[in-house]
Amino acid sequence: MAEYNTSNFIQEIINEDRAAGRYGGRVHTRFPPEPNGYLHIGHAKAICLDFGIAEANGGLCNLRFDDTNPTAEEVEYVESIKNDIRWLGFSWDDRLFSASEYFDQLYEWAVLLIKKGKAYVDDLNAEQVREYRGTLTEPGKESPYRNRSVEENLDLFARMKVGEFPDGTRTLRAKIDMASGNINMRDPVLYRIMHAHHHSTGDKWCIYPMYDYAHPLSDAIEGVTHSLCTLEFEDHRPLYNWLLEQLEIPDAPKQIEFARLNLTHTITSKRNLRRLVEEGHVTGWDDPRMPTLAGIRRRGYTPEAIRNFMNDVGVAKTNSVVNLAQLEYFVREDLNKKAPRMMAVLKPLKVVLVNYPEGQVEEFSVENNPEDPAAGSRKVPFSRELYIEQEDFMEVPAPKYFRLAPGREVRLKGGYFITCVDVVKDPATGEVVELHCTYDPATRGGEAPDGRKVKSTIHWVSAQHAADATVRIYENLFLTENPAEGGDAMANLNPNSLQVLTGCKVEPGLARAEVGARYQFLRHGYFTVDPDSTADVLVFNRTITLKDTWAKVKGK
RNA sequence: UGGGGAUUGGGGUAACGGUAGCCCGGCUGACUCUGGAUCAGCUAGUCUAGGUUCGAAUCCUAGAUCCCCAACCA
Repeated sequence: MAEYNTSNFIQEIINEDRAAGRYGGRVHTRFPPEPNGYLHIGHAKAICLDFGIAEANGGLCNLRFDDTNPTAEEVEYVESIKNDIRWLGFSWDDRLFSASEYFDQLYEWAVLLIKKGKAYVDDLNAEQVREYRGTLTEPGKESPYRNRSVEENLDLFARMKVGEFPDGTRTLRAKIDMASGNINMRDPVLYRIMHAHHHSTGDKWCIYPMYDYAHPLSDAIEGVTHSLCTLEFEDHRPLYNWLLEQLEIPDAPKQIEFARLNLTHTITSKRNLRRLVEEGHVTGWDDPRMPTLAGIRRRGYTPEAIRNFMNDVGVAKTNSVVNLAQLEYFVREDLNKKAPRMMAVLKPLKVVLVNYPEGQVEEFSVENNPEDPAAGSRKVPFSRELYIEQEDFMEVPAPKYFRLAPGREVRLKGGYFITCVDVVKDPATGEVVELHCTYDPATRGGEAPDGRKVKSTIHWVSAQHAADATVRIYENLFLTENPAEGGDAMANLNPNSLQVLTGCKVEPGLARAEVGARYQFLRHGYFTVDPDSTADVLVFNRTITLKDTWAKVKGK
């Protein structure tokens, strides 16, 4: 895997910090997901950045669950997140943390802020707080509770903690500036009352810190030096810094913002992804049509491909939308190197070699990957009755169609030259149901001693040896050029995003394929063994690309 | 009384006062025991207007356009 691409503005900041001797030369980052959903391709950018930049600088990266809102968070999500990060190939070693571990410390610091006159308990309700906050162009006004005494604030805050007040009746607010042009500085809420069960602290707390309060302080506790987040938090940086200043944190961490990843044809808002799951448009968060890491993993994407892609896309502060084709390029690049070639007939047409001895079986040696000699070769059984692809035969060949047709000779991959001598049709429907062909014993292995050439090579499987398979072809869930985020995203759902082919015939060697193994089925593309496979029938997921999708849209 | 960011070919990203480069895409060819593979080539760009300078994507001035912010979400 390529080294992390460090030609970006974040690395420059780190270089400056080191040159100035800040943080004692340390680089410490963190990936801070909220466990309220599955990780998607957009998160992969942050993960690659957080872990990658730490690694590239000899530093460390923590995994920290930002679990300050118990109503949204679940254990299922923390497990999936850990799993996905590991799958991408990153390790937090023993540095697995949660903001909830710091609740005691955070509370102590809040008390300290109150004592310093920098925070107060406000009795305004949510609606009133909003009214008092002002608007984008008008200043806010101060809460009537803003100038309570330190003693009263201390007393009220302690009683909030103990559970004396119902949800929503009071908050702890920072005392900053209700007239600030930056709305985040208009006395932001630090703590709210929530009588809710937390997946990790249980019922110990009924007040929970807000992100804006917990995040900078969690960074500080962990000794984070560079706290990377997305652009929409730029406005929060003054607050981030304000808190660290008030609490006189030495070597305060530094928040740095970058542009999140947007991909064409791809929904990356958790809200919409959740809708897809909850409304039953997909089978779950790991449905291969989903842009979740669990989904694309099942679809056959590799972690290396994703990391290479992230490296190539780079990181900047410009809002951008990357073409899905660019991701797919890296998937193909990686799979071409790694996926063994196998023969699989998706829509079988039986072929009988009329001059091949009945009952005879021989084996051909076929290379596993022409791009990787180290992948070796395998033995493929051959016999009198075979299956070929229906589309590899045309009774009346079109111009520039070089595959099998009556009277025409082609090569069976790795095997013999065969010539079609007869076409058997279903008398009722006229449909071609079987071909009779002759083979040339002299062409064993695929070369003719007399040097004659053949225009085309096709794949095949021996009928008596083939394994049965089902193939699922997944397309993108969205077909529009740039599906809009929000409600109308659902209007762009592609109802034909899953096609199921049964009765496929695959090489017998595939019967022992492991779940998750990836193959290239020659002309058909890339396939991954799905967990739904049984002993009798293999299930493959196809990694389909935009070219297939657009070809289909155009009716080709 | 608004505040914070951004702007380089079709898309993404480098160059930080000194030859505008790389990747994806698209187009042309070549080749192959199946290519959507591989190889070679081509394509096309500094938001605008002024200014500083021998020299500007880069510095200055003034505009334009786009994104984010008014949850007791993160």
